[in-house]
Amino acid sequence: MVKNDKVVTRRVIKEKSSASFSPLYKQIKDLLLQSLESGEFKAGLMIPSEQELAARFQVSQGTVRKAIDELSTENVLIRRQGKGTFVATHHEPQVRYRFLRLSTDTYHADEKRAQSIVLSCTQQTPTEEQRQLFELKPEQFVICIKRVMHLSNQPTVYEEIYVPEPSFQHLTLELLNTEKLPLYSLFESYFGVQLIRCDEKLRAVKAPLDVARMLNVEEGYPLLSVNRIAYTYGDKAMEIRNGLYLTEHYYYRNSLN
Amino acid sequence: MVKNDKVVTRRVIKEKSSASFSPLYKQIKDLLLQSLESGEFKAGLMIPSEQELAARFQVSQGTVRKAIDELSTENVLIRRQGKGTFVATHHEPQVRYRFLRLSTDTYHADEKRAQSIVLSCTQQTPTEEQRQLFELKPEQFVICIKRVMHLSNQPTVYEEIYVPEPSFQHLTLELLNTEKLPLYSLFESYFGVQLIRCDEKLRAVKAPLDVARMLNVEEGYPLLSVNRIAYTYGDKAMEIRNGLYLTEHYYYRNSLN
DNA sequence: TAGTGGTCTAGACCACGTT
DNA sequence: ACGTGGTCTAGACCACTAG
Repeated sequence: MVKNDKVVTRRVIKEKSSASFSPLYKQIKDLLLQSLESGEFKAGLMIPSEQELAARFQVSQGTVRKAIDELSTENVLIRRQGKGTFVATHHEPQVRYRFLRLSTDTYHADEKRAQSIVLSCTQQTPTEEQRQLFELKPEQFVICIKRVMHLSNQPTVYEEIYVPEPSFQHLTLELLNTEKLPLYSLFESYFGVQLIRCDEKLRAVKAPLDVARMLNVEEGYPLLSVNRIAYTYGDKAMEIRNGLYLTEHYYYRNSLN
Repeated sequence: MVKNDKVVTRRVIKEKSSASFSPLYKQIKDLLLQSLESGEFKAGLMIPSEQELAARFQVSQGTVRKAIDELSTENVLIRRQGKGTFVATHHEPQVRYRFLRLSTDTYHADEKRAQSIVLSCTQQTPTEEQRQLFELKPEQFVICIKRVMHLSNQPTVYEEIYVPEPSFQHLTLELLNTEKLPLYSLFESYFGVQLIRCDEKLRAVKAPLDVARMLNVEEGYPLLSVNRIAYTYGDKAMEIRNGLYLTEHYYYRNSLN
C-alpha cells in the first residue's frame, strides 16, 4: 500500500492553565495541517495510522482521533474504515466538481455531462484587490483564464478565473487544452495546489452582450453571478473566480442548517 | 435555573453484530430527537446534563457526549460550557435570520436593518407538490403568506410562503401584524414548530411586473429566485418559501467545503 | 490473520459560570 | 464550592479491508 510515512518527531506542548489555552487535539490538528501544507502528506495517499501518530506526538489515540475528526468533517482528510486515513484529492469522481453546485431535479452537473472550452489564458497586472488577496509583490502578475462550460451539451457557464502567477508558473493555454482534467485536479497535479474551501457571493445580473452571445441568450437576460474566492491550507487565497451561470435548466442548490 | 428535567427511563439496545448495526450513540441521538419532537425538551431550555442522561440511558458519559456532539454541529442543540446544553431557539439574536444569507461587504442583513410588511395571509387549496410535501389529506389546506422585506429601508425581498394549515391553525394576518417577530420565532412560540434545516434552489429570473413594482425596479429586471423547503425534526417539511431577492446592494453569501 | 478505523467505557482533571 | 461542559487517558472490543 502506497502511503505517507516519513518519520518525524515533534514536540507537543502539554502545558495547561496558560493565558490563551489551546487543547492538545488542536495542536495536533495544526501539526497535521503543517504536514499537509509542507507536502509531507501527499494528496490521495494514506497518512500514518492513528496509533503511529499517537506514538509520534506522545499523546493518546483518542486525542489524535479528535484532531483527525475535525479535518475529516472539513473534507481535508478522508477516513476509510479498515483501510486508513487519506488526504482528500480532487481526482476522485466523488469530489470532482464538488464546488459546482449546479443541478437539475434529476441529476447533478457531474463529470459525464460537463465539458469546458478554454477561450484564453493570459498574464495580467493584478487589480489592487487581487494583489492583496494573493499577497503579491508589486512586480508580480496574475494569470487569467476565460472559459465556457457546457452542461448536457448546452453552454451554461462563463467564467473568468484568476490565479497568482508565482504559484502557477507555466500554466498555459496549451496545458489547459492538453489536459482534459477538471481545473482543480490540474491545479493539484501540476502545481501542488489543493483548494479545500471557498466563499461565494451570488447575485442576479443582466448578461453583458459578449457573454449573452456565448450562452445563446439575448443581452440583458438574467444570469446568476457567482464570485468565488478559493483557499488552500492555512486560509491562503489561491483563486478568484467570477462566473455567470445560465439557470434556465439548472439551478444552484444549497443546504442550510 | 429553568430546565427540562422530566425523568423518563428508557431502554437502550446494546446488541452488537446484528444485521444492520447501529452504534449506541446513534440510538441515543434518536432518543434525544424524540424528546425534542415530543416536546419533552422545550426550545430555549436546558436539557438534562450529560451525567444525568448517561444514567438514564445506562451508558457512559462519552457515549451521550458523542450523540450531543452531532446534534450540536447540526445546530439542534447548543452547548454552553459551565452552564449546560440548551435546545436551539429562533428567539436568540445570534440565530435570528440565520437562514437569510443576504449580506453586504460590511454587515449582515440582521434584525436591526430588517423590517417586513405582510401583504396577505390566505387559506388555499394546495398544489399537488405541496400536498405531497406536507402529507396533507385531500380536504386539507395550506396557508399562503405574501410579504415584502425591507433591508436598510429599501424593499429588497418579496416572498410567498406556504405552510400546512393543520399545523398552523389560527395563523392570521392580524397575528402577523401584531407580533413583530421574525417568522420562525413566531412559528416557534405560537405553533411549536421548530425549523432546523432547509434546502434552497437558486436561479436568476426576470422580475414579474407586480414584484418589480414592489421592489422599485423595472419589469424584467434580474432577481435572485430562492426556492426554499424548510424542515422540522424528523425531516418533516413544514414550509415552502419562494423568494425574489433584489441583489443590487446585497448578495447571497455561501461557504463551501 | 493482521492492520486499520469505529465504538464504548471509567475515571481523572481542567475551564467556565453561578451561587 | 459546586455543577456544567471540555479535554485526555488507557484499554477493551467491534467492524471492515486486504493479503
